[in-house]
Amino acid sequence: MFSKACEYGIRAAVYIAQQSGRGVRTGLKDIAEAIDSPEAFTAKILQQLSKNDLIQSSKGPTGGFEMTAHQLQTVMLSDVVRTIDSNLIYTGCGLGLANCDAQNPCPLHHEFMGIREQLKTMLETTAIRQLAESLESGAAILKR
Amino acid sequence: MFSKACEYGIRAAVYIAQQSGRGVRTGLKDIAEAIDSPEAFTAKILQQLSKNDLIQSSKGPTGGFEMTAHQLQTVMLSDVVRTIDSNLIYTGCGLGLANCDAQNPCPLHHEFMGIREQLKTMLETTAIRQLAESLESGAAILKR
DNA sequence: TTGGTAGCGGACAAATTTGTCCGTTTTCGG
DNA sequence: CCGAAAACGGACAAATTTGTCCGCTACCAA
Ligand code: FES
Ligand code: FES
Repeated sequence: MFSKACEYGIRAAVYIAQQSGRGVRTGLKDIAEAIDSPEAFTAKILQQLSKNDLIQSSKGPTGGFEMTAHQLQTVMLSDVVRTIDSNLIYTGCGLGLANCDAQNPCPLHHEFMGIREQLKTMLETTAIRQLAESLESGAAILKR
Repeated sequence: MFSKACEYGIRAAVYIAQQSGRGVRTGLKDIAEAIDSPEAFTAKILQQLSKNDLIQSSKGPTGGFEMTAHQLQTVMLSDVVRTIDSNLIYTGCGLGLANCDAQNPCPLHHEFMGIREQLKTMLETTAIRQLAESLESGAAILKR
């Protein structure tokens, strides 16, 4: 469904959101450990999220990653996915044709559209913060 | 969503089904041209479909690929997807955790399950033949 | 001021997926 | 029977994704 990079990105964002909710700034090492991801690779992904203003980063001792109150309020799952995987998931043709065109559809177009639309809606209406809350409450986990 | 190999596999299967519906056996070159895919790569994929009895192949002059009446009746989209991509699409965790476990879910588990279930149902209830019919009637295309 | 800490950024390496080549085998038509 | 046609199968090559390394830069605290 998503690329490995995107999966790490979502997990990392959720963890950062959880920690930020507690007022805690967290570092790369912590994050990689918490979400069970390769540290250096995760760093690259966090850079992307940071450059797109989905998270905040600071250097130096006591540095690390966090989400501002504003980011916690506004950053949606779709923002993370779009930043890392591009939004091709819901714009491209499911059968790999050059582009998806309802006027000239592939045989699966209609069947796909419904599901894709739902996926899109889900991503666009789910805030990272919501996911972080289910972590905080113990209802969900980020590694096993 | 699907791998390139799987996309080619579906497109090829649909084309073969359409031709078989007309009683025509079609060869690799025709297929690759009809679905706009790399010929040698498509050959590999057709071998997989053939070995799993989703399509029929025959060698020699006048050889090629076709689907039997029985295959036209029974082969579902899910069979093609499972053969090429494995059925991990609807068994794995959307966030990349080692496995999907409702008792110990990732934060996206509930949101995912609904969509994934629908995708699964769609794949399992759509026959390749149905897709071929929409091709035959001109309602859909396989390349652009 | 200075030393250490932590993210940044670019180059590199491994793994996987995608795609190609070519000799072999099977089969058909003449 | 013979030659050509077509799929088969294994080895190879290119591209993309995933993952690592390391020097650089910014920052904080003592
Ligand atoms: S044309 Fe293939 S999904 Fe729309
Ligand atoms: S645990 Fe992640 S999708 Fe079920």
